Amino acid sequence: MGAVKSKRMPRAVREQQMLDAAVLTFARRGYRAASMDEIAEVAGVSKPLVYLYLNSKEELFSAVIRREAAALAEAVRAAVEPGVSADRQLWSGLKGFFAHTAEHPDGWTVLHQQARTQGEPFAVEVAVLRAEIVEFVTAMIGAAAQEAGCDREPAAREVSGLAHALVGAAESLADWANSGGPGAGERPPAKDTAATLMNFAWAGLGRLMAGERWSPGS
Amino acid sequence: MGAVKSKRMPRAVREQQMLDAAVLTFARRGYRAASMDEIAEVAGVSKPLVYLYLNSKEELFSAVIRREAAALAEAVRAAVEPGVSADRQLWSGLKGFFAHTAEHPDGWTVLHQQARTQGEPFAVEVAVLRAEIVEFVTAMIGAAAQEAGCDREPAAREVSGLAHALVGAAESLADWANSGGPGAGERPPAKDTAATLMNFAWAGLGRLMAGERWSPGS
Amino acid sequence: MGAVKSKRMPRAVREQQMLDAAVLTFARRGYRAASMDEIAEVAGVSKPLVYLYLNSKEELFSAVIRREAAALAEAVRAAVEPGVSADRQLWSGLKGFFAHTAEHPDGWTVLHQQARTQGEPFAVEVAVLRAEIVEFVTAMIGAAAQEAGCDREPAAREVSGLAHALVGAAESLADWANSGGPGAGERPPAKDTAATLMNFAWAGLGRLMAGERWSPGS
Amino acid sequence: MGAVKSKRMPRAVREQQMLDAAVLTFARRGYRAASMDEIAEVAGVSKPLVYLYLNSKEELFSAVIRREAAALAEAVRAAVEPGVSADRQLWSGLKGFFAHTAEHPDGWTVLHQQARTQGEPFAVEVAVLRAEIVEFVTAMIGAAAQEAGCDREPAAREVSGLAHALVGAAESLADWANSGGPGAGERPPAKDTAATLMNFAWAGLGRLMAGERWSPGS
DNA sequence: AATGAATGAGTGTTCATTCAT
DNA sequence: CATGAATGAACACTCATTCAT
Repeated sequence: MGAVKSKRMPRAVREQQMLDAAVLTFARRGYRAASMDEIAEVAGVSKPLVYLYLNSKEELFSAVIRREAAALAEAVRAAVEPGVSADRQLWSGLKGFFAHTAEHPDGWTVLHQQARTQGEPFAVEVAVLRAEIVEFVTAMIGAAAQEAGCDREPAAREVSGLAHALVGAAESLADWANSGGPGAGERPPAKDTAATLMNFAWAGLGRLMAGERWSPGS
Repeated sequence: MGAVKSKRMPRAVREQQMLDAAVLTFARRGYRAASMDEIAEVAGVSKPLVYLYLNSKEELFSAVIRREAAALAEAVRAAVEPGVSADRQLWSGLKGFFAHTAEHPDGWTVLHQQARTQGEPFAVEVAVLRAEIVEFVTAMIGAAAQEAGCDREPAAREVSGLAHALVGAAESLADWANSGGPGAGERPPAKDTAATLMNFAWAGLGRLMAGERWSPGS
Repeated sequence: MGAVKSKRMPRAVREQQMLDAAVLTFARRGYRAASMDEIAEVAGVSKPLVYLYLNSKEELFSAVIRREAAALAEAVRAAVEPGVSADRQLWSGLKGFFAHTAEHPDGWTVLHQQARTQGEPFAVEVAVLRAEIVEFVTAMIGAAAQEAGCDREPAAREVSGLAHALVGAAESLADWANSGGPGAGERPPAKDTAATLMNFAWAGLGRLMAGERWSPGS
Repeated sequence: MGAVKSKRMPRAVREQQMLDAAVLTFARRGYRAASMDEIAEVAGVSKPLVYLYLNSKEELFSAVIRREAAALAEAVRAAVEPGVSADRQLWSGLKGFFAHTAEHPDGWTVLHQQARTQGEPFAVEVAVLRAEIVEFVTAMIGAAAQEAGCDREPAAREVSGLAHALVGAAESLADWANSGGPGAGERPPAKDTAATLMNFAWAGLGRLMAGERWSPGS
C-alpha cells in the first residue's frame, strides 16, 4: 500500500508525508528513541530534505504535535451539536473525541504519551489543547448547573476538579479502547465508550449540581 | 546544602541513595534523556559505582519502578479500611492514593509518565500495578452493586469500563493536584482531591447500579 | 608526507582507505588494543564514518581478514605453475607465498598473529584459508609420492602431519624473514626463503615417500 | 575438584594459585580480554590481594610468561640426552617439547598465542625462550654436519633459516596436536608427533649437510 | 527539488587500580 | 592476611546536523 517511489513532488505533499512518517515513528519509538534517519527512511526521502523542510527534530516534533492537536480539536469541535442542552453537547463532543482517537491511534499516542512527557517545549503545546477541552467541559458543567436550576453557584475550584476528572477519565478510556480494552481484540465502537463515560459521569455531576454531596458518614 | 559528602557507606545505603537520585532524574528528564552521568552526580558517586550496584540503565530503571510501585501499592493497601462498606473502602483507598502521590510526586511521575511510555520491558511492570488497582476498584463497584440490592447483575465489560474511567480520573487528578492544580501554587490536601473524585463518581455509579442509564433522548 | 587531505571521496575509495588503516593498526596494536578512534585517525576520517561504512569493530576486523586472506590466497594461486611436476608446483607456490607476505607484512601479521588468536568469530575465517593451503600441500605430497613410484600408500594421518609441519615451517619463516631475520636489517628475497624451505623439506619428504624412516636406533 | 575455600595460606602457595588462575584465564580470553576480576575470582581471592602480590596486570602476565617459559625450557633441557649423537639429542629434545606442550596446553597457548602477539614488553620474553631453542637446534644441525663429515662449512644464515623452519614446524605441530589434530578427538601421543617431525626433517637436513641441494631444474 | 558524504558531541559501559578497615 | 568500597580514564557506538553537488 506504500506509495510508489515517485520523485519530484510538490513541497506541501512531501511535507505531509514526512509528518505522517514522523507521527508513526514517534508513536512507535518515543521522541528520544526515534531517529531522524528512521523518520526519513519511513518517509521515503533523504535526511537533508527533512531538514530542509522542517529544520530540526524539535521543530518536526512541534509540527507533528500542532497538526495532530489541531486535527483532534477540530474533530471535537465539529462533532459538538450547538444549541442543544448541555448534556447533549457533552455527549456529542465525547463521541467525536473517541471516534477521532480510535481512527488516529498514533496521533493520540504522540499527543497523550509522548508530547506530555517530554518537558518544556512540547508539554506546553498539548497543555493548550487540553486546557481548551477542559474549558469546554467546564462550560458544559456550568451550563448543566444552570439548567438544573442549581440554587447556589458551585465553587470554581470544584468545577475545575470535576472537569479534570472527566477529561482524565476520557483519556484513560481512549487508551483503554485503543489497546484492545477488555482483551477481546476487537475495539469497542466509539459510541459505546462515550456511553460508558456519560453514564459514569452524568448522574454524579447532576447530583453534585443539585447540592448533594457524598460524605463518609452516609 | 544537601547531605555532607560522606564516603564509604554500606552498600544498602548507597543503593537507596542511587535509587533516590534516579527517581529524581528520571522524573525531571525522562528515561532516555536522563544520563547515567547525571544520575551518578546527583547521587554523589562515580558512575562505575552505579554500574557495580545496579548493572545497567535498564536494570536501574526497573529497580526504580519496582521500588516506587511497591511503595504506592503498599500505601494504598495500608490506607484501605477493611470490613467496612464498599464506598467507605473506596474512599479510604483514594485518600491513601492521593496522599502518597502528593508526598512522592517524582515517584508518581516516573510511574505514570515515564514507565508507561517506554515500551515492553517497563510498561509491563506498571501495568501490573495498575491492574491491581483496577481490580480493587472493580471489586468495590461489584460490592456496591450488591449492597445497593442491584436487581440485575451488571455486565463485566461495563464494570471494567467504569473502573478504568475511575482510575483514569484518579490519575488525572493526581497530576492536576501535583502540578499546582488551579494555579494558586498551594496544592490541595489529599482529602479534598479524594472528595472531589468521590463526589464525582459515587452518585453516577449508584444510579448505574440501580439500573438507570443516561440516554441522548432524555 | 602522505596523501593530501582531500575530502568528499566516493564510498568505495574511502572504504579501502579505512581497511588500509585498520590493517596497519590491528597489526601494530592487536585486535583488542586497537581503538576505533586510532583507526579513524589513521584513515584520516571521523569515527562515525567508519561506523557508517563498516558497522562495528567486529565487522571491520572481519572485512580486513577477508580482504587480506583473499589477497594471499589469490597470490599463491596465481603463482603456482599448473601442469608441472609436484615439486615444481610446490616451489612456485612457496615463492608466491613468501613474496606476498614480504610485500604485505601487516596483512600477514593480522592474519597470522591477530586473527588466529581472537577466538570464535575470526579464528574460523583464517582457519579456512589455512585449510586450503594445507590441502594444496597435502595434494602436492600425494602427487610426489605417486611420481616417485611410492610402493605403499602413505597413511592419511601421516601426510596430514607432514603438511602441517611444512605449513608451520613456512609461517615461521615468513615471520622470520619479515622481522629482519638474521638481524642484518635487510630482508632476504622471497626466492631465498623459499629455497631454504624447499631444501629443508624436499629430501625428507622424498625419502619418506620412498618408505624410509628415521629411527632412534640408526 | 577445586580446592576447598581455605583461608590464610602462606604467600608462596597463594601466589601459585593466582598464577594458575591467570594462565587459565589468559589462555581462554587473551591478554586484553582477561579481566583482573575474573582472574581473582578463578583464583578464589579478592582482587586487592592479587595486586598486593603481583602489583599489576602487566607484571602478572610477565610472571606467568616467565613461569611457563622456564617450565618449558626446563622440560626440554631435562629431556635431552647428553653425550649422544646429534640426531638422538634432537629426537629426545623434541619428545620433551611435545610431551610438555601436550601436558600444559594452557601454558603453551599463553606463550605461543598470547605473549607473542602483545607487542613490546611481552614478546621479548618469549623471544628469549625461542632464541634458546633455536640455538640448541642450530647447534644440533651444526654437530650433525660435522658428524656427517660435511666437506664445506654451511653458511650461518642458511643454518639459521633451517633452524627457524624446524622450530616453526614444531610449534605448528604442537598446536595441531593440542587442537585435536586430525579431528579424531583423541590427541596423538607426543612420541608420534615427534616422530612425524623427525622423519620430515632429518633426511632433508642430512642431504643438505652432504652438500646436495634441491633445484628447480631437477 | 534532492542527495551522498561527512562530523562534533555525547551515551552506556568496562576495566585496571587504590584506599580504609 | 584479607577485603568491601570506590574511581579516573578510556572505549565502542549513536545521533542530530551540515556541506557540496
